[in-house]
Amino acid sequence: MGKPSDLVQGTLDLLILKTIQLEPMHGWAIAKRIQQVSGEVLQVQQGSLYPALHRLEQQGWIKAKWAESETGRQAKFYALTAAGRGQLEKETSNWNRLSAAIDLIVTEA
Amino acid sequence: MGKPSDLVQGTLDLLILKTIQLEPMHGWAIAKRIQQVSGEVLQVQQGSLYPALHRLEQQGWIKAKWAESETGRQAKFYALTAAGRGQLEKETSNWNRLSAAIDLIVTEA
DNA sequence: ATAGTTATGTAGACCGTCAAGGTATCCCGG
DNA sequence: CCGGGATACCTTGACGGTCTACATAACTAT
Repeated sequence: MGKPSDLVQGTLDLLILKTIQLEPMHGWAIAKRIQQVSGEVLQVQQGSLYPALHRLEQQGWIKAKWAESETGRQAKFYALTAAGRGQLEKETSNWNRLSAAIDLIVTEA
Repeated sequence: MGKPSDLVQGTLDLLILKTIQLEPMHGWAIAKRIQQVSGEVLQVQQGSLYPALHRLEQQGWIKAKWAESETGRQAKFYALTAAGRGQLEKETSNWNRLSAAIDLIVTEA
């Protein structure tokens, strides 16, 4: 599938924050959801996912709570904090700014 | 200006290839042009630029030739090779694929 | 003289991603 | 009962691109 690169460097935080914006989710579900919504284009490796989650938690942007998953198992559910909502806004506008700038170059006469 | 990050990781090769698609350019001019066309959003540091140029040359996607710049000085002009044109196409479609996928996540209900 | 611009380059640090491995539980089929 | 696959968590080490900072040189203008 995604041979060249499964992710665009530096966008995983944004993708995670956005994904749990509506409702708290556990890591495994976050990865599945990103893949599904992106039409299987974005592949989130576990070696990228869990470090990112811990990073975000340490920054105070998300907060973890153990609970029962849909399948009846214990799982760590992550929820956006107030600071996380602010961060999501920042990263969203930054992404829009940069991707628009790149598109200016790429879609050129 | 670009406080959080001046570049999106992994897109510099694409930006360079695209920039010299029309006419060969020297490194300094490539950086200036990317910044200008992007509306000063994308900042290309020399510490990113020159390694990238050498990388691309080593891959056989661009070819260097010393010539006189607009200001009358010696400068290394880089031109796209045939392989480079192919690579440009690949990287362009890959960027479109990935950025579209990210936008699917970001611009969500 | 000296400061700024053009133009190239390198060294070292940083940091996010990836490949690969590990643990444990649960369910299903054979 | 046993094995494989899915769910769910995690870590380690390598890799690679970007950034900060530094270094050089020539030309220009004050």
